[in-house]
Amino acid sequence: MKDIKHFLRQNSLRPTKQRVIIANYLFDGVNKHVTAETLSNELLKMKAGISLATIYNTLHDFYEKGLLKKLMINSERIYFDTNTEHHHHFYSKKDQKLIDINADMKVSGLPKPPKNKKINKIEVLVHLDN
Amino acid sequence: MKDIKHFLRQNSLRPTKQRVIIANYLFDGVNKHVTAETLSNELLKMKAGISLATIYNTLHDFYEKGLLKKLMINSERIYFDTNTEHHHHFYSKKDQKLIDINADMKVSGLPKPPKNKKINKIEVLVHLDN
DNA sequence: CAATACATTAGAATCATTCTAAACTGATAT
DNA sequence: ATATCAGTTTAGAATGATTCTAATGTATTG
Ligand SMILES: [Mn+2]
Ligand SMILES: [Mn+2]
Ligand SMILES: [Zn+2]
Ligand SMILES: [Zn+2]
Repeated sequence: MKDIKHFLRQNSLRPTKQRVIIANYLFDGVNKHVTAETLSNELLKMKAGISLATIYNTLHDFYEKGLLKKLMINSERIYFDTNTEHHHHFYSKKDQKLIDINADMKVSGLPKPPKNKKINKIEVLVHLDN
Repeated sequence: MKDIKHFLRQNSLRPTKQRVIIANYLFDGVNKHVTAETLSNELLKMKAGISLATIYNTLHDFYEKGLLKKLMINSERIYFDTNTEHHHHFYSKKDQKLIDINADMKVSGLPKPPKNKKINKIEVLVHLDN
C-alpha cells in the first residue's frame, strides 16, 4: 500500500494520524489476524501509542468499509482478518493463533437448510492440537 | 433419562437438588444448545430459581465430565451442546440459534497442517441468512 | 484563516463470566 | 439416626473485553 491516505479517502475514511498508522500496519501486504489487544501491542512496539478506544473505533470503521473481516472463533475476544476473501482457518487454541487456508476446499453431504432459511456462507475451522 | 441421580453419580457428580433439576432439563432426550442465560430463563419458567453462579458451575462441571460440548461461535456468549457426538451446525445470527447437522459431511482439499501441528477436529459452521 | 463535521481520548459503564467466602447439604462413618 | 466433612450453592464483588460519554483535537472546505 503506497498511498495510505489516498486509500483511506477512497474508502470514505478521513486519513487521520492514527488511521494512517493502523492502516499502514494492517495493509502492508502480509495478511494478519489481530485483536484489539494484539494490535495495541504491535503499535506500542512501533512507538505509536494509540488509545484502545481509537483502536476499537478504527477496527470497526475498517470493518464497516469492508476492509476487514470479523471472526467469531473464541468467546473471549474478537479477531479481525485483513484477508477479506472467503477462506478458512487452522486454529491453535494453545497459541491463540489463526492460520489462513487459501486452498479451495469443498464440503460435501450438506443437508438442506431449514425451511425459509438461506445459506449465507460455510466456514470451516480446523482445530489444531499443539 | 429415568434415574438422573444414578446418572450423576455414575459421572462422579453429587446429585444435588440443583444438578438434578438442570440435568433433568438438559438430558431429557432432546438435544439442546444453551447458554447460561437461556438455561436460567428455562429454569425460571419451571419455577426453579437457581443462581447464575450455580448455573455456570454446573455447566462447567457437566462439561468437564464430558456430558456437554462447549461451542465458541459467538464472541458474546458461550454455548453448551447436549449433543456430544462430533457434528456440525447451522447458525442463524439473527435468531442466535444453532441447529445440529448430523449428516456425515466430508471436507475435501484440506492442506497439510503447519509443521509440528496435528489436526484435532474439523468444525463446519453453516451461517444462515435469515 | 474560520467554521464545522468528524475523530480521538480518558475514564466510566456494560455485560458475560469468574471469583470469594460464608452458609448449606449429600455422603459416609460411627 | 447423628455427627462430620468434603463438596456445593449463593450473593455479591471482581475481572476483562468491549462500548459509551462527553470533552478536546483535527481534517476538510470555503
Ligand atoms: Mn483475523
Ligand atoms: Mn452463556
Ligand atoms: Zn484469515
Ligand atoms: Zn449441536
